[in-house]
Amino acid sequence: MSKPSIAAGAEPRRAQERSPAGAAHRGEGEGLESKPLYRQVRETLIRRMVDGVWAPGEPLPSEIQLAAELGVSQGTVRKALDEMAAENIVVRRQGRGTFVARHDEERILFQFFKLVGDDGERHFPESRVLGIERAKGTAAECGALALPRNGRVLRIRRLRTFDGAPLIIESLILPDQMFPGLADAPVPNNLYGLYAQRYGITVARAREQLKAVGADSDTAAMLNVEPGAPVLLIDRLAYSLDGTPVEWRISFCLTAGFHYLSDLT
Amino acid sequence: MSKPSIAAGAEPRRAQERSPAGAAHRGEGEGLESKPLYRQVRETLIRRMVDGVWAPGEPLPSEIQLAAELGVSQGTVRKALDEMAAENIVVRRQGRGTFVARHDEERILFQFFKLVGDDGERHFPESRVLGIERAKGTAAECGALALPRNGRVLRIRRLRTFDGAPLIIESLILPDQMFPGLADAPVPNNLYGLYAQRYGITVARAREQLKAVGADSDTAAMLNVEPGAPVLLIDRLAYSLDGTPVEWRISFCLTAGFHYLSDLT
DNA sequence: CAGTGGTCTAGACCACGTA
DNA sequence: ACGTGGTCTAGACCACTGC
Repeated sequence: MSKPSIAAGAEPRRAQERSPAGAAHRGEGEGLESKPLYRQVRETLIRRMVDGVWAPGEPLPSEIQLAAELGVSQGTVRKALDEMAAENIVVRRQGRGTFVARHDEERILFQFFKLVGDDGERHFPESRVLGIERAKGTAAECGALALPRNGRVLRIRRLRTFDGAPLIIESLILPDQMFPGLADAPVPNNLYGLYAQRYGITVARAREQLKAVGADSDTAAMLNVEPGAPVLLIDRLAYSLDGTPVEWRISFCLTAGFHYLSDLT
Repeated sequence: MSKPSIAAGAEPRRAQERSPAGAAHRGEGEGLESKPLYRQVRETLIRRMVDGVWAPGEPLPSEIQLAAELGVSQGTVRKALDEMAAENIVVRRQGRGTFVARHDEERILFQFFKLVGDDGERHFPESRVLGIERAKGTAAECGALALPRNGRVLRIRRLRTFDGAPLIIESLILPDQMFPGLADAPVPNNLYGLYAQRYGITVARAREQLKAVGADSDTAAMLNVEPGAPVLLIDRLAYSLDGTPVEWRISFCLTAGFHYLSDLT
């Protein structure tokens, strides 16, 4: 017998009778490759989400069903799902079930949009697309998005306003082949929802780097401030469920009446 | 019998024989006041840390011992400790034990100091205190620190440099009575370590609000830039283990060669 | 070797949501 | 009434640490 594992290739292991003593099947050699069972379960479930087996918003099978299918105990499935809930890739609701997290406006607002009104209110700004182009990526762009040299990218530039006042001017760079046809249809305000619904790509986490810079003349004109006025530069790289970089976003934000909220926990 | 609970007043409940069926002691009425057992355990342990029963860096009793002392199962203690480990209140090390988290430089660097070099290196700047004063707090100060009107505060102003170059100029406001004698001794670079060691106050989390602003003439002079130069304003409120606001800190940071790193997970 | 946390299982009952 | 996740218990074995 080998270390505990879910049968290779994401195939579930049949339950078949197990030795009565809980973990009696464990402990043999198997020199390498042995993550905890609950992590293997987690990765199996994530792989299925990436493969589109369950779409965002849909319920997963119940813990009992998953446990039976994967040949592990309910407790192990539970630990995997609890961890996934902590990562916001799944939502658990007592009495109802476990659901693939959706990129609805509320989630964006709390997980990915950190600009908050000074009164504490969370607002979602309106967006107006200024331009879209497809081109060969620069070295920096291809590097950030893990594309081969000269890989094609999609660039989107848009102005985001709140109550009609300019708030953010931002540039997005995407891997062109990952989002075929995106440039041909209207671009919605909630882009991560579009990535998920139309392309099956789920943004799971992002890394943001912030600087205070002076607005250049272009930026200043778009934001309706004087050149050199202080603006908050946010450089975001967003990653999908499987860790692939999906979007590079550079935003220049006005922070009069708004601030970037960061919880250190 | 009432709902599951640890005997009132943080006193442990003796183990005494329990009905064999695991949860058979649960289920009676008890109209209100019923958090899950593992949260009660968590709060009992936190209260003890606040009371100084275990100092930072010291080991807690083993899960088995805590379970016996509190009259709950090892699994319940484990769930409480796992949650506390996720909150960085406690550090668990296999084979060694569970320890109260310390505010050593490494923890500060990763949990509370988000300014990172553009090369990705995390640096801890040097500090030079410019002034300390005790005074009646302004309305804003007392409000932020949850002090009564006109409560006394301690103000510290310091310049933080990296490799000799000015990086941050910051003002700290503390409740005076919470830190007696702090103004009479040299102020170390790692303040949270001092709060913990000398005053038994553990900073557990903080909330930061960021803006890009133009440096006023004072700030500009201290940071060696021209007035109006863009600087990153960080407004931090730090809370202790029991949720009390402990420190209000306003920092003006240069972000040339450095950036504020925020992980959206 | 003994003691600690880490993983895994099995089974009970509770609380919630839906029908 | 039923099925879901949430809590709690009990007990097994594993992996690591330090004596």
